[in-house]
Amino acid sequence: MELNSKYNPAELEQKWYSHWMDKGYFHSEPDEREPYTIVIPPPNVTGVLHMGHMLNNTIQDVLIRRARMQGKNACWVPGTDHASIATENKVVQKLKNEGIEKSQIDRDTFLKHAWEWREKHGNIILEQLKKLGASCDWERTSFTMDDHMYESVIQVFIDLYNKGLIYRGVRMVNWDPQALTAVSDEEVIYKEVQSKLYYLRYQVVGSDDFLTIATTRPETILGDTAICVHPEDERFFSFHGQKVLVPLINRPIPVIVDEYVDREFGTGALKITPAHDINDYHIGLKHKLPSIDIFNDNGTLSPAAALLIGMDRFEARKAIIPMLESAGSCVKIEDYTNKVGFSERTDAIIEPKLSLQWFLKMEAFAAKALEVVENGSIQFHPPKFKNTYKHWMENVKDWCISRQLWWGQRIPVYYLPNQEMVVAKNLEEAYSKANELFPESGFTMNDLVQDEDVVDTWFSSWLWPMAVFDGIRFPGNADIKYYYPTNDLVTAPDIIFFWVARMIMAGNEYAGQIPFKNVYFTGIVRDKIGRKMSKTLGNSPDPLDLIATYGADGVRVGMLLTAPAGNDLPFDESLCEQGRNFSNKIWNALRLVKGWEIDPNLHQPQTAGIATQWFEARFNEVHALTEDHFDKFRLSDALMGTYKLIWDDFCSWYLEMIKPEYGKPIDSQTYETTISLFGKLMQLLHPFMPYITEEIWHHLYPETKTDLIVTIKPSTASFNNEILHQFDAAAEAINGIRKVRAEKNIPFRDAISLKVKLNGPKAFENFDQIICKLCNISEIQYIEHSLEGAFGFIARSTEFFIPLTENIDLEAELKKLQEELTYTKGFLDSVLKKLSNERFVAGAPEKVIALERKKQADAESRIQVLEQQISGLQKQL
RNA sequence: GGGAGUUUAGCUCAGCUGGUUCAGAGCAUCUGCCUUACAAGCAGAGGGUCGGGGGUUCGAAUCCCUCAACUCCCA
Repeated sequence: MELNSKYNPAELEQKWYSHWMDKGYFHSEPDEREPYTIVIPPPNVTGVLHMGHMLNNTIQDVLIRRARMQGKNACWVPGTDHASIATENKVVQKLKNEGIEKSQIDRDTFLKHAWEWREKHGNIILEQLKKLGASCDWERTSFTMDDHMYESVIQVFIDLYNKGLIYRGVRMVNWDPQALTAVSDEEVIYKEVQSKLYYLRYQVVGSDDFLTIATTRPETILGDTAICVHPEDERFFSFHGQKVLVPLINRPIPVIVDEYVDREFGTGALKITPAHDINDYHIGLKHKLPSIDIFNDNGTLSPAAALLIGMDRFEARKAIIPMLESAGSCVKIEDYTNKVGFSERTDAIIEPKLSLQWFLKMEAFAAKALEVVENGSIQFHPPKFKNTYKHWMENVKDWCISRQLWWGQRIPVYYLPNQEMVVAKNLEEAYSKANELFPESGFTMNDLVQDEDVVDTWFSSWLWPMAVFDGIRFPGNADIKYYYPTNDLVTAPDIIFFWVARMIMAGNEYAGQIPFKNVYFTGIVRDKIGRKMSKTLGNSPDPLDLIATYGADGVRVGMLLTAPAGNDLPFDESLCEQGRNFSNKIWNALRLVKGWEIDPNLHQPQTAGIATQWFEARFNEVHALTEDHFDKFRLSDALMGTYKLIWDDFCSWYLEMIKPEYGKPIDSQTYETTISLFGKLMQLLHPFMPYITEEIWHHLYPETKTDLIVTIKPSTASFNNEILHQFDAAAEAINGIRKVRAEKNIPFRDAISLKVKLNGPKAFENFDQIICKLCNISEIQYIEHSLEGAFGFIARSTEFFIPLTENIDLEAELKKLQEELTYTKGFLDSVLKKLSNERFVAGAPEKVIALERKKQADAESRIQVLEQQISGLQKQL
């Protein structure tokens, strides 16, 4: 069999993914095994795969593949969310390009276009996930606008409404007067603009005094309902409790006091226009002020303004100044720079506007959702996010669930001609309900008008872990009973409240249970200079290009290696390169092993016997550590442990120990053991690097019909600690010898001899032959007296000598030894100082004191050896 | 303005409830090697007053106070 010296991932990845799919390994049905469930954080249908998805889904795939290999029934449910705002934008944009304005078509026509768009683009991202190797149960793919989802959402809305938890209220929205719609906070872009600050004076009622305020929007005085000053501002004490007149229209409004006012800004007096400023709105609520909305939806002044009716808001600003000036109300005008919100879509200046919205009461939900996190039923990884969560939940605000859009689940509220409303899942039910409530009214179906708005996208995704198993419509069905609560959720910390908390709330309410046991918060993927990767900045590499260059395995390793939970990940392509290099390393280890000829008549050499004993112990040691890392969700540490086990321990040490001489065959016992160890390593590595491990598995076991992905990985086992210590001592000797070789430029092919003075028990027991093999030592001799005229080093208290014909720089050797002696003496001093401190001996635990005594003994014997060598060298000088 | 978090080697991070020769890992850097698995490699080496200051303690990267810088979330 010819194996290329470079690992080539592209074809193999395609081959294995198709194979796994054909075999149906990703699909799960309830059975008698323990379930292990993850639901994907549904990516936005408008999106394409970005680095954040790569990280997030790599982690989920690692978890799910590991669970599968632990013999659990692993189920990873994929899907997408309908992202009402983003998708509606896309569709509006697409229609515009085709010359169609949204305002010219009706709701149903628009939705038809939206569905078409979704059919065409909505699954791109899921297809991309397959390239990454994601082992999702594709037969269970869900979409938040699927019929069962839609019905679940409506059912939940109605239920919460009937429980009195949903109400209608007024809220300030970001109104785009050009698009005639509200836009979300995320769609408002704040820009600095050059504007003016107008100082206007208001006459005090029944007095010749004036109160002067500063504003950037003089036209809004027509909607003023108060003037506010700081309660401790002495300048305004005399105005407390007075009324002032709004200029031009002479409406009397009160002077109120509130600590909100910034005394340094403007004149220290603030005009309050509750209908047109979010802060004013809250002050208005607090002081029970009326709101006067002076604008029409298109940004022109409404009759409520009393003046300039029908004029555009910016024309009105120009027009009102001369009026104020001639009335003597304008004191001065200053240049001023401030931040103004613009609509991302139309670039129109956003007008804060009061509107009627639907809200969900959060207080009771939040209390329960906080409890399950506080009492540890749900664990956050890393736990620091508990603080953030707690803060949120203790300061929760009611959830505004309505959106002025068409793409989404339409609010199931029907308005009646008599100003009443009914809530029902469809028009027919609403109609019969209306007639039940108002039997004499004689309404027809046409009299009922459904609310125009849809619910927030989060109002469907908060049901996700239940709804993907249809647990809202059919509680207690076989799937929901088996898979719910799910095990682990992997998501980003910025949606801890929007999504994580709300799923916990919904779970409590509709399943009576938490939705998941662990939440793993990933970091945010950033570029090298710390910016968040985003499409607009164009600083994100295309993940598919990365996969093409480094292989999916390489990219997965790259993502994971430096991404501890909750930490930002400054992405660097060299990380993927490291992953690719690792693939190649493993590949070449396979080439080595598969290149050996096996001779069944050979006996196992002593070196190989020791090597396998050692590696088995080492394997179990690292395996236990790795499992511990997994339990703590420290995936990067688990990967690094496995990486070093393979690269350092297996390739650099073990294979070098057992490697037969070039061209010579290997004994079958060592070969079989090596294949088996290699296979176990592939099992441990599979969750991280699924493709190459599967490929290698089949090279190791060419006859097997079992695929690695569905094997049960080895369980942790106890291990021989003694041999690990022996290896450490041997490795110290080997490193020392290699160092001498490197320093003296002795090529490896030149054999050298080694003499050892033990000065105590031999720590590296049966490793003599291994030392010889790895350092090309012709023979090891044990000696009683230090050897003169040889290079040497001391490991622990054992002395090693390498006799060489080359002249030795005695001065240099002496200097080295003396430096070491000084260091060791200093160290001994610090230990003795501790031990002679009565309070230390009295206060420190037994174990710590014992350790200090051991340090003392070790240092003393080492000092003795050093002193002997030094005096020996001095004699030679 | 309110809240949370971070600061340890050139970079990215470990370091659990103070106590192993505790100052670590990976990458990067430097030196020497194309040694027939692998130059996507092998073998070595250097590098940090643990953000500053103060305190508690026999003992502090670890606990407390304070200052500074940065990041995120909310308003």
